Amino acid sequence: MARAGVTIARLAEAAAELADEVGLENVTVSELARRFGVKDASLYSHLANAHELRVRVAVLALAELADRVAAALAGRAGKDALVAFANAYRDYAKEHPGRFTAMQVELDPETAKASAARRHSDMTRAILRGYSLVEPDQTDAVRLLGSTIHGFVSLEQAGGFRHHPRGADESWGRVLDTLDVALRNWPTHAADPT
Amino acid sequence: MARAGVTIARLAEAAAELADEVGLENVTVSELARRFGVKDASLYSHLANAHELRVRVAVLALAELADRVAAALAGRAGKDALVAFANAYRDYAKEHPGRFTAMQVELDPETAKASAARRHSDMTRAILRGYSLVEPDQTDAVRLLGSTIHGFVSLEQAGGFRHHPRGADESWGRVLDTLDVALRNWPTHAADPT
DNA sequence: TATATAATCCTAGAGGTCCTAGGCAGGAAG
DNA sequence: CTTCCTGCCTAGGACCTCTAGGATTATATA
Repeated sequence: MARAGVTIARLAEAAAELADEVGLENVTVSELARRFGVKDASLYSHLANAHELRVRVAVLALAELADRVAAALAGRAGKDALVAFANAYRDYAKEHPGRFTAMQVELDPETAKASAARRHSDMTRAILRGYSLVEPDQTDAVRLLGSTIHGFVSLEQAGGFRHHPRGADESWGRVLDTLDVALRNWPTHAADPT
Repeated sequence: MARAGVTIARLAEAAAELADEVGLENVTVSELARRFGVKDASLYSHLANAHELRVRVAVLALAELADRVAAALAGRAGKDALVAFANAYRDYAKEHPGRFTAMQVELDPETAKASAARRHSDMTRAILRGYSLVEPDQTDAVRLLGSTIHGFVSLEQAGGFRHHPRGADESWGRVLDTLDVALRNWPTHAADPT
């Protein structure tokens, strides 16, 4: 009997595709085994448990997205870079909804460190080079960007913007404009005009 | 045999508590039946399926949070209202992590309409009365606020801000300052300064 | 080449969850 | 008192997770 050639990498890839098709919560070890033409128990020599599957998808997605963002950012600066960054993020979520939801699973410290999470924050910081911000404002700005972009895409994917005439695309453009303005006029000292 | 007194409302409440204790993904019909001293099959006269449980928790959480936000907003305006609103949201997520994740499940249109989702967007709009914005800018601003606040809280809960010296509270304050400034200087026409 | 080692896959099975079908009993309405 | 409805039951099928131990295949070493 020829071997099926199951690898942890191919397993993660297949799990990611399955997640995009049927949603992350329906990604199951059994179904994956079925797709590899193998018994479910066989996969436990590659995996510790079903949860690891989700973690692998998360790590995979983080790395894929980091690559895309890096490509989108190449040769751009300022608002141009900001928009390219944000669109890379949003487009990825639209193409790969399962992978995107996987990215939100909590990673244990070691896995997080080994993941592309650091690349993400580094690239976000790189965008801020177009705006003059020093620590700790830079970190705060990184968090603002991450929060707003992630939040918008999350809410959009959850259907939060669907039942309203105003299109999500228009709002998205406006949100990015606003972020750009906010970064250029960063409140250096506490905002306290009457 | 005395009846257990299971109600859909008590069921939703218990599910919400369970979600906060063990995470939404571990909320199970069987465990809930156990807590009510009843067989799991008995609950299916109250529920259509396990998914309905999560939907019920989401609706419950939406309503609870709307009440809190309404209370927080009473008698406040401008930045004061903005901060109260945002803190109500963040505090709720900290107290009730399971309920908070439940709020992100996709609701079908009818359920969504019957939920407190509308109250949420109305209250967000109310905040904007302190800033002078007209449609469609108002909708865009509502979405900006929702996205940033939701995104920040999501990332914080997922542990995104944990392994960095800068405290999340400080960043949170700065993010709210920035939102306030952004709303006051809303880019009415496309931002295009060289 | 022969053999040891390790990796891949198997069967068997325990235990958990979801959900359907059909039955019984206790309270309410006639 | 009878009838009906409702809340709960038992029984059971289908699926999933994961463990234990055995068999087979590939690889490294003598």
